[in-house]
Amino acid sequence: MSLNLQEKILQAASELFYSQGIRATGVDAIVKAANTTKMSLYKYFPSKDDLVLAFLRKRDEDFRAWFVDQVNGKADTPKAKLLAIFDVIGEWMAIPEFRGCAFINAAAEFPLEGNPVHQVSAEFYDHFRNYIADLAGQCGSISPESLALQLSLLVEGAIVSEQMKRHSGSAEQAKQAAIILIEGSLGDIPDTTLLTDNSEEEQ
Amino acid sequence: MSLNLQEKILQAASELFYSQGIRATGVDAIVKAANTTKMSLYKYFPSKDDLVLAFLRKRDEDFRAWFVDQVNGKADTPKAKLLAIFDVIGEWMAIPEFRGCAFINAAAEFPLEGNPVHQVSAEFYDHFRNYIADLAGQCGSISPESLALQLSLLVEGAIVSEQMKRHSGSAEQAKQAAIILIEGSLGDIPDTTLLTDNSEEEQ
DNA sequence: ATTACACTATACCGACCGGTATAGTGACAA
DNA sequence: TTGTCACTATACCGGTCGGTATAGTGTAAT
Repeated sequence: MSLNLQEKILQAASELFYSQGIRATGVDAIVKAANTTKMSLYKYFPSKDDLVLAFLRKRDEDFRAWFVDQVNGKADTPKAKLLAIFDVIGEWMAIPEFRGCAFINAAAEFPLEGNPVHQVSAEFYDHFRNYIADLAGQCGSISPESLALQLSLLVEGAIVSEQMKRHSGSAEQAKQAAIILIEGSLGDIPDTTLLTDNSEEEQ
Repeated sequence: MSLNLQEKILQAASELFYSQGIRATGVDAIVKAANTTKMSLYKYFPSKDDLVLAFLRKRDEDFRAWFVDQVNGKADTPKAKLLAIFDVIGEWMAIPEFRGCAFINAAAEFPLEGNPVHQVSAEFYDHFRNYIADLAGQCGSISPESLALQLSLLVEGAIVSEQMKRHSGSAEQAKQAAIILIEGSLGDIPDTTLLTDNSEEEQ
């Protein structure tokens, strides 16, 4: 709660950027929401572009920390965590404030290739995939990187699908697909048997 | 080549909307690109919003027609067509004009839930999934709708992934995942190894 | 008391936004 | 000749955009 002014501005901007869109959010609106003035905003963020990048970089850290926390709260084994990813995504989608993925949205709002926004967004998903690949490696995937990329495609697909049409069950379908891909990548029998087959792995 | 004025305006707007983004494209820029005047534009499209929706609706028809054509040119059997989908997506992503999916981008640019843009975008993917479900049904999928939704998630995921980071092989990975999901959904043996309990294989 | 500094207050800038008003042009039909 | 109609030309509207200039306030250290 002890936010200094810079953090307060960034937080106000972040909420507006995510809920209304970046281009749709004017600097004046941010200033008003943060209860400060333009001069202070431009002291800490020399341009709106800087503020946008700061927003994305903080979102990168915050969202991933939150996400890993959620997954850890739902599952103990690496394999169960891989599946829990889709439960967390599903619950996230269900909250009314859900407006899709901030990074995908940002990349869509600034379509020109090579925009710094794309780079930060790509980095987020690199981190995200690394996290999945770690889990995949821990439970003995044949190709952790392949599995991680495939699962991340399902996640991203589910997010944008849900964004265009709410409550269409994309997270559940993504999970079903993930189950098959995971089992296949572990060299197990797919389908029907489901999880906890190989409780040989510890932790 | 025999474009009337209305079509010419819509085409100019479409190219700008897709390449630069919708919000980033001013009415004046469209007018200039179409070599006409504001008065004519506003005669055919009472507001920019109308023009945006016209753009998306036409894109819906055009893109799907083009896409089905491409797939048919690559494969003959329904099963081969399911896989060819990912080849077409992969080639589309490789062209320099690629800026992601117009519908996903539009939904991201107008984040408020219930925006007409979302509805048109959702309809596009409904059509897209129906097309996949048809193919899935034709080659004997256990659950064509499930498979279609799963494959569409892979496609959407690959598109947004490629948008944020070009040439990262997302289409190829999506195809690898699709192979497993398709084989699984047809009741076949998924990969190089492994048996399957329900030997209900047909076709 | 003086200085330094973080912050506020407010007015302003040129540029652009979506959209409109008014007038005019050229072709074609009655 | 007259009217209609698609289209052009241009000036204009209020509002908002990102960003800046100038002046002032409160506080805490020196």
